[in-house]
Amino acid sequence: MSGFSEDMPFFDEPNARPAAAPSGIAARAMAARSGQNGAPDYLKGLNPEQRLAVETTEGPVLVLAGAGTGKTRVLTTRIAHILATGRAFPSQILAVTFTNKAAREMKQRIGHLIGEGNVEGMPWLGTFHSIGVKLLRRHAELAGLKSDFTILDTDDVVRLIKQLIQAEGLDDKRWPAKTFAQMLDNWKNKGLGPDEIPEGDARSFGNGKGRQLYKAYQERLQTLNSCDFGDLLYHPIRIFRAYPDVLKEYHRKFKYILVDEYQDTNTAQYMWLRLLAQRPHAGRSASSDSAEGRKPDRASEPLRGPRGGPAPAGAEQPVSVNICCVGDDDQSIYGWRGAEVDNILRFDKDFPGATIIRLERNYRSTAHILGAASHLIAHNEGRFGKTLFTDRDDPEDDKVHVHAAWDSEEEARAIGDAIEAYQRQKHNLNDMAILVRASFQMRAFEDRFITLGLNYRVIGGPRFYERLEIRDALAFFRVVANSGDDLAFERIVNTPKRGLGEATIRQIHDTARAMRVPMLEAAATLAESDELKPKPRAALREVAANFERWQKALETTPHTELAETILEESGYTDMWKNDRSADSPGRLENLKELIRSMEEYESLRSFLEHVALVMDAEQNAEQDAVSIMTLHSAKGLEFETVFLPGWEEGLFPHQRALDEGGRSGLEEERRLAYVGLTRAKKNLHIWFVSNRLIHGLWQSTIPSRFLDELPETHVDVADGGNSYGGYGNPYGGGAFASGRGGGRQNPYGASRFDNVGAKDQGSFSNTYATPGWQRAQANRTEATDRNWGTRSGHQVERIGYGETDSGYGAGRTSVKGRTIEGELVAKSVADTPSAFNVGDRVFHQKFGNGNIAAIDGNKLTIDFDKAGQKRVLDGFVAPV
DNA sequence: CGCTCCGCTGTTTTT
DNA sequence: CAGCGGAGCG
Repeated sequence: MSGFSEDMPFFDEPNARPAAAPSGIAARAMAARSGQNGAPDYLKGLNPEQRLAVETTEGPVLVLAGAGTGKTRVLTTRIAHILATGRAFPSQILAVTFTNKAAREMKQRIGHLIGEGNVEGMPWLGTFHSIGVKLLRRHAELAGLKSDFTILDTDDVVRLIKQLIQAEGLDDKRWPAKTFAQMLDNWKNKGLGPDEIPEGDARSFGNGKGRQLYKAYQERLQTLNSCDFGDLLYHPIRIFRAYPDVLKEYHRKFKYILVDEYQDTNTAQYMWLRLLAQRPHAGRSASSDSAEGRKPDRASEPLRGPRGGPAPAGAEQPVSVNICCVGDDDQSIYGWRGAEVDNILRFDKDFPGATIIRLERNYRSTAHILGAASHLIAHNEGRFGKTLFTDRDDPEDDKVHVHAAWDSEEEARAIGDAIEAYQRQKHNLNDMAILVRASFQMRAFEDRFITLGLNYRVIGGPRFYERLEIRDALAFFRVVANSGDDLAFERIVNTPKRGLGEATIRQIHDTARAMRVPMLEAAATLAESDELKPKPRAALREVAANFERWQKALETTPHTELAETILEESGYTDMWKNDRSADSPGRLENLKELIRSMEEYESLRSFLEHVALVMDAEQNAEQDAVSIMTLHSAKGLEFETVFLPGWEEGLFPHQRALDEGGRSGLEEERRLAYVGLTRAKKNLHIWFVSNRLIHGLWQSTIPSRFLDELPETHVDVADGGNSYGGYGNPYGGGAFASGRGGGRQNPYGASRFDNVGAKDQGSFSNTYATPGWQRAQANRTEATDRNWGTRSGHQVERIGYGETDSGYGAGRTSVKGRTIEGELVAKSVADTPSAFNVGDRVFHQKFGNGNIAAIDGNKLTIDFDKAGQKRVLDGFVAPV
């Protein structure tokens, strides 16, 4: 496949030193050096720490780069510096990132520094995975593959595993393929082969057949000439270990290694890096080849080879460990998918004598924002500890605002208003973002913004290449490009429907296995035999003929044209044209877009490789729009104005993180909060609500503990307009929630924004000052810590946010019928779980009075006098 | 073989 | 409440 073709010849360059540097770069370097005091232009404007990070080219270097301290700049300048000073050729630099976006940005920025042309010669700048593919294509045969192997996506993997589970005679619903796929992924993330996985893991799946399944899976991949994402790292690691000569070639090759976002590396990536960064002969010691132990093992295993000393006798060319890792332990938010913060914390032990450089001067945010973020993150243990600072000292700068809202609808409304207020002050929507913890929160904002006619953009929604129609289309292309791609073939034999059901497919499958040929070929054979009934036979014959024709056309027809033909002739386009569902026009549009995007690639094959590795399609960032995205996808971005809604216990920190991750789970949530805070340059607004609709039920919530961890000096607690006063009063004049929010007049004047923080209509202007809130804080330590985090609730199916049976109520009427609006009332609900009967008259804080219409466990359906019928948990209503 | 209905399960996401 | 997957029926 391609990706290969554009490769440069491999060991082409001499192991030469600067003098032999290509003239282009040398010339550039000369020019660059022309500044006064001898410093090249590209070094200008760097602060001393940044400059040190750039110029310390030799030996291991860890750059601890706090948020907004110019991390990418350091990385790119460092590469430019290495190139410009002739320390290495572009092809001798290995630069790894996690995302394609980061790789793209790096390429671009290096290009700006040293000229576009020079970057093209950097074939080893890319994601871990793309570099992994490259290595694997070169040495495929050492992993039992051919160099044109296919990369399977998760969808394929799950289907394949399902087949294997069934083949083992296991019940595939008792042992879901998806679960096993995740286990596999975890193992591979740790660099564990079938024989190295923990016994317990192996036993826990499929009646103890975990290991067996793993083996079967790898074998199957091999016969399919395929590999999964994990293999892209895992195979190279194996190859490096088993073939020291191969590894040695790369040692010779890569003079400088750079790693971005080091805090996100998982164990496999760590091993991969270490193998490459270690000195030549140290690659395969007995210990590193055996079943890989846990962290302590590796951590204590010293790097081999004399540091700075003479090369060991016999070693040809000593390769120094010029590895530079850049990262921020405080921004490690991917622990749940295998990232090991430990990797970064352990750096100086892994690479003795490492230079550690801290970048703490922040160029992004105001002092208030920085102060808030630093104070919050200081609550974490086990960090390197950095203190971000800024010279910025503008009394005009706003403090960080904390707002309260009655419920998520009001939260969306208020944020919408705030955005419009900023807009009136000539702020661009592009400079504003709403960062949520969980994607279900986005909906409220979308709804609101649609009614307002406010442009918004959701980042990180369903990916282009993951859509059904795109995957189908790609499956056709894959079979054409590689007739051995059985998984793709299976996906589309019967698409559009041509009466080829499970039975026929099984038969094709069996024939293929028996004949040891791809399914397509087996299908062709079957179609000519009389083993099938006429109908499937005809269908199959057509399919086979189609593919044969398309495969021939592959050599002669331009690939975009061919792609179109395939979709037409297969009937796929017609299938959607005849589909009358609402989304079919969109799907057709997507198919067109797919074809359009193919134009940039030389061939069908190179396009397919791109798709396998780069699952994202460019977003059109043209028009002015507010961004809505998760905190996770916001990492690395910055905005003038940031809104952080949903700071409530259970949502943020997320209950599940707490349940499953314990203390470290909480710390990761806190880092996530830190990431959120540090995205803001000037304006930062945090929100929490008292009531949230979760899984269709209204639940009370209490403010996030993270709010307590913000320093008062940098925070301004505003009422969100009127959350706890004014119109929010459910008893007032019946102005309370009518559900859809319609009919309520906008409580904010045109200058609503001016009112933030101002005294309000005599209610709770400062939520923190509320006696109830303070009491809640006091209680929380016991109540929360004891009750949150366990799922032992008896009556309660789901402990959502807020209280259930855990004896903790927020913002609700007290049991005695006394109401303290907006107050958090500790209570004990442990008594009588559902002491209600149909027909009972009850009171609910949000909806007022009503009658119980139905009872389902602890869920009540209530006909409210004013709010209509709602479903609520019994804990939230009191008898009248 | 394909369609419909029921029931279950609800973070975060890259490659 | 909503989206998905499995079971079961025509």
